[in-house]
Amino acid sequence: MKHRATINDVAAAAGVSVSTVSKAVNGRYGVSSQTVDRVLAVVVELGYESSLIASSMRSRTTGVIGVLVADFEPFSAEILKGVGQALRHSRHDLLAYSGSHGSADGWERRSLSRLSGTLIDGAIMVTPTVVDAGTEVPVVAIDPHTGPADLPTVESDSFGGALQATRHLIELGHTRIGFIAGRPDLRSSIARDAGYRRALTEAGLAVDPTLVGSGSYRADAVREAALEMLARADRPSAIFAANDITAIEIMRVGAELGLDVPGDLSIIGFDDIPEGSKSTPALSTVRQPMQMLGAEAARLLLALMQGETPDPIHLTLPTRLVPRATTAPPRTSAAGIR
Amino acid sequence: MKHRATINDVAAAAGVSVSTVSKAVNGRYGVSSQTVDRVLAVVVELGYESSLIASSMRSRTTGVIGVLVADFEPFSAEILKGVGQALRHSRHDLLAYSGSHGSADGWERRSLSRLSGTLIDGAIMVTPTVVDAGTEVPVVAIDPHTGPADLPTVESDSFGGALQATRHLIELGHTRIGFIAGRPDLRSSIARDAGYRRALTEAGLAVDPTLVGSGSYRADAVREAALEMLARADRPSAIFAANDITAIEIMRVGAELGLDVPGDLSIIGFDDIPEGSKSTPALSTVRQPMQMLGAEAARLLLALMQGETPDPIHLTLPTRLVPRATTAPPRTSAAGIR
DNA sequence: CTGTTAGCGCCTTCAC
DNA sequence: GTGAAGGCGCTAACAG
Repeated sequence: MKHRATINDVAAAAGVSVSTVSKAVNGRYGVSSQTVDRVLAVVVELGYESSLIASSMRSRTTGVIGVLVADFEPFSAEILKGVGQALRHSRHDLLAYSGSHGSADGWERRSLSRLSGTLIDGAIMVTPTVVDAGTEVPVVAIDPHTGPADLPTVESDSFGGALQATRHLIELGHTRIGFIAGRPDLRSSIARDAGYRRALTEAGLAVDPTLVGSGSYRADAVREAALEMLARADRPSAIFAANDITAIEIMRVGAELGLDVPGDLSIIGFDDIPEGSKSTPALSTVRQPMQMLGAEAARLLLALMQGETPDPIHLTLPTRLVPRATTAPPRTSAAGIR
Repeated sequence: MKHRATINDVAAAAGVSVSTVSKAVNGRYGVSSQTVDRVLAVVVELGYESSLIASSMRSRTTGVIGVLVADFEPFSAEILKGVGQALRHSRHDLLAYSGSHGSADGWERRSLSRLSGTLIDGAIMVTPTVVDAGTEVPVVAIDPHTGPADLPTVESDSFGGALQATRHLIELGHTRIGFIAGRPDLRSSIARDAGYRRALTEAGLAVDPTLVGSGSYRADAVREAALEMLARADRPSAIFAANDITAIEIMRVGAELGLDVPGDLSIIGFDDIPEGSKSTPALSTVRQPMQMLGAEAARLLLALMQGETPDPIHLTLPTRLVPRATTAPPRTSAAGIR
């Protein structure tokens, strides 16, 4: 493990001062071209690269955009692809950071604090909950929390998507339709809940509170809620899950209970993550344009960073029903309605 | 944009010196518990978080693991998921960095130099080409370049996979089988080329050099090679592409040329990225366990960082044929052979 | 044109 | 138990 060359090493080897090296490397004026040449030759020879950290401490601008996530799971990975695509030709480096491991929640503020003001010039936060606007750098939130929408946001039409999903089940003939909710602090989760209820209501179906479980997008909570719901004699014949991860976990629980999907139980998710289309049977879902969420967030952020104030500061992208193999008419068609 | 609280703000507000704050925050000995309490109260009140950057400059260890990629495309995104999974319970933060935008190539060394020794305690590099071992932090390479295998690597069985892919085409009855190669500097690309040739040879088919194009995993190069190959009168009836991105681009070219896939042209890729199974028709491919590559790399790196010297320092993971809808027997079965 | 002098925010001796 | 001083690698004023 050899020590990497610092600006001091270069300066010493080239026989100049560190500030001269700094100027030469960064193409500042006020250095003779022959000095520049000599310095750059040494730079190549020593394999010197300026430390991102050290320079960011002084210069207040780094050309790096940060994407802050709780975790690298399928949803945030798709977002990341979209951001990467949008930034590919923008001479900005991209830094994705996941620092959830500290405290249970509040990762957003923590990560942002630790990186902002120094390392990154702007940030995109994925499913953040507690973020007070008024940080040092511009921030755009994707699929944000409930509460005052102080900062620019990009999300998809969760209400409309939930409506489509639930209507799809109703049209198949289901009347006992369960819902396993997501993180109650996310605006999108609440909208999906609302869409579910609206669809039932408009079809003249009552909302049975015992058919609504809370999953919080966490496997253990989902499992518990699903078990409770499916072990009952009057179990639902279909479940709408607040996202695909949740849906896949429910499929697992259903299998353990010996239920046939979609024969005994229809399941529909939300997101359309890659993992869903590869499950067996392939998961029916509502597609939200995740990569586009990322790309739009990047565009917004770029504008913000250039001091512009983009006009629509809250973007909502459309969702689309993607029926696959986990939804079907209920087997014992006591359906009746419609 | 309010300025975030620094250690100085905390010190001033608590009426102590910065060094006391540092000790209190980091749980060092030599501070009275009541002072600690007071300091921590101020920390909470001000929402102070130590700057990752500043502390990393002094402390030489940050608890952050870096994943260095050229770009956030499907392959590296899958890797990232795997790394994230492996690190989920390891109290390490994860930082993914893409800094390709500077110079054409050599991003690996540049990114590593800029981050290592300060920001990250260890690095996983995805498809790196030029990396001299002997950096400041432990490094593991995924799908590495050709040349001396100085550093620990994780890759999948490209030769075997290519063999399976090409045999699959041969078994379907194809005899004119093209190949569009990947980045010639990657060991995996060369192995796929070799597997292709071996499969042809063992089936008694000659390798026609005009049926081998170079794509370098770049859309424009792939397009050019595919156009040239497919515009000919004696065009191949099947093409094996060195990865799925390449295969998808070939599908596009085929469509433009009015070729029916798989009727006029069978195509098989390599990787099994999510995008492949969603194409129309669904892409036949060879699956490599991308998430597992990431997870294994993380495990290796963790061991390295703890000073251990893991025994198998080069891992090769198995691949598996996934025939889907883009491969079929040739229409005008002039096949004959076998 | 080039070198010197200050820090950026933090952590670590080393005195008090 | 606490504070002052020094320095990590770099850049941005200033001098020379």
